Amino acid sequence: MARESLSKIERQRQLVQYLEKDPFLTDVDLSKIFKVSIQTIRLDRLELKIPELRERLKNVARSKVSQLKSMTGRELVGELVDLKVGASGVSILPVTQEMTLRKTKIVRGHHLFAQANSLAVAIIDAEAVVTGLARVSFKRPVYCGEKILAKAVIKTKKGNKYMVKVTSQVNDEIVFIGRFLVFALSEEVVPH
Amino acid sequence: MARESLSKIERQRQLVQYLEKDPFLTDVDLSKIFKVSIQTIRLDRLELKIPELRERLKNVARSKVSQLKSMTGRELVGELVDLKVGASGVSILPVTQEMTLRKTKIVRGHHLFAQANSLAVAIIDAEAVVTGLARVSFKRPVYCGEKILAKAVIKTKKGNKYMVKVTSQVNDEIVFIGRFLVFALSEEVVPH
DNA sequence: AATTAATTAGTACCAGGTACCAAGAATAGT
DNA sequence: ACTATTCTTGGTACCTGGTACTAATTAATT
Repeated sequence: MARESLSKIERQRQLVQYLEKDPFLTDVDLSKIFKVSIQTIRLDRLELKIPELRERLKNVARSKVSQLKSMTGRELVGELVDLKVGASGVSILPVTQEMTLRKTKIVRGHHLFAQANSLAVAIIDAEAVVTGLARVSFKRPVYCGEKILAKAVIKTKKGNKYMVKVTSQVNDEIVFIGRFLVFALSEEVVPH
Repeated sequence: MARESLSKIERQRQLVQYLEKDPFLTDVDLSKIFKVSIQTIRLDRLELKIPELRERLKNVARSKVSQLKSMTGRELVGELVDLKVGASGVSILPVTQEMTLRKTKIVRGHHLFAQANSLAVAIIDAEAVVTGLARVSFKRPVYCGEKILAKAVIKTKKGNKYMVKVTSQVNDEIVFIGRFLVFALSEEVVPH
């Protein structure tokens, strides 16, 4: 809380950080944090083009909903661009900052896995599908701003078991290869 | 938009539905939709215990933020409960509804993967770590409400390569086993 | 017709702002 | 040291989207 009088630029720099990690802060909160008047905070926001609390909350509410879709969405991680049910599928996942490690800017592996896994599951022509085994290989790091194109193909089918191979690339460069053994569940595998 | 004068209960029933699919509606919006006065809408919300717009937005924003944290959080997926850097680690991930497939209530595989992978990376004593290869096996479905306990152990180390084995269980029952080959990155693998 | 329920109108008040103006304090330029 | 400029603060009027309350009006019931 305590803070010796900062320069304007330093205060504004910190203000951005504060709001990034907590967009719920009001101008009053901020004025207390930085020990300046409300007007100063408002001038800062004006200069930095940071919208007011309510606008921020609207944005958070809206954007997080869409981000959620990309990660934990009910259906697919990424956007489906092609699908031949029972055969193959293609999805695209644009890399946002939230997916990367702060230090290295490298996409965390589980995002690639999630895109591939959900695509592998999506191309199976069955009501419910789960993954049993997977062997995945991360060929090169993927960075913020890149778009990951994942292609999935069913390689073999034995009963309710499918082998799906997923290849993900960025600009024709392979970044990820995964082989997923997935199972189509029989009707009644009901939760306990 | 147009709507013949509804009974109170019917209006309130529909009001709930409207707000469920669009929490961004103001009382004014609603009063226009139902062609009643603002006061009526407010009485309705009062009776139905529906909070005002701003509260609703706060709730949406907060819940989405926390959901995001569980999946795309900067650090670990799950909560770290034990860590011996360079040796082993344990994390717990409570399963929420968002992680499950709607139909089957089974946790989507990439959440287990994410927990395990991020834990495998976390126990390595290095600034930046990436996953190169992984072999994972999903032993049994995990359901909403369960808590996944993941244990990671470094099995071997060769130069900057580590083999990490992660075992995840729910109530002493193994649900997931993964072997991760991870790399500690040399200082300067800077993004382009 | 009288009673009750539902609706509407109106007022005072609040948080968290925008937009603007003017005055004072701090800093830099010369 | 004095001035010019930038920064900061104070104050006002106004806005949205409400709460909380009172009173009047309208509709439905018995």
